[in-house]
Amino acid sequence: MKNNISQLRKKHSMTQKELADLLKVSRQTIISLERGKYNPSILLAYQISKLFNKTIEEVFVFEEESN
Amino acid sequence: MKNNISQLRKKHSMTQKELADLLKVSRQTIISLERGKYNPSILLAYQISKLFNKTIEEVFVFEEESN
DNA sequence: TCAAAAAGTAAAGTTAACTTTACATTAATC
DNA sequence: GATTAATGTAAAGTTAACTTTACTTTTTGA
Repeated sequence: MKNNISQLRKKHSMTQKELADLLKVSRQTIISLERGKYNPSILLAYQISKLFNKTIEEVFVFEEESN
Repeated sequence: MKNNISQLRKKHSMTQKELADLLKVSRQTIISLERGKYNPSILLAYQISKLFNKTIEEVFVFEEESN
C-alpha cells in the first residue's frame, strides 16, 4: 500500500513535526507512514485525508500494479 | 465511527462466517466490527469496501452527528 | 418443538500500529 | 564550513486490532 502523504505535506508547506502535531501523533508515526514502514489505522487515515481535503482512496493507494 | 457492514452483508445474503472466510479474518473479527467493538485496519476496511463495491467512506461513517 | 445454524459473549494470546527516547544524517542558511 | 532545522534510524515499550477457543443465546426451518 502506497500513500501520498509526503507530497501532500510538502504541497501544504508543512514539516513532519507540524503535521504530527496537527494530527496529534508522534513525529515517528509520520516518518514511518511516509516511508511505508507500516499502515495507518483507519481513523488516522481518515484524519490525514480530511486534513488535506481528500478521500482516503485519494491519499492511500491500495491496488497493486498489474503484473 | 459507525459502519454498514451488517446491512451490506445481509444485502448480499452472507453469514458472518462466509464474510469472514472471504476476507480471511476470524468470525470474531466480523462480529466485533459489526457491533462496533473496534475499528478495522485500513487494509481490512479497504477489502470490505472493495468486496461490496463501495468506497471506504461509503461503508465507514466517520463524521459525528452535528450537535 | 426440537435440532441445527447463525449470531453473540468472554477471555487469554499474538501481532502490528503507535509512542518514546536517543542518537545519526541531510539540507538549508549564516 | 559551522550551525541549526528537518529528516531519518533503531530499539524498547504500550495499546489496540485481530486470533483462538469455548461456551451461550437467538433464529430458522423440518
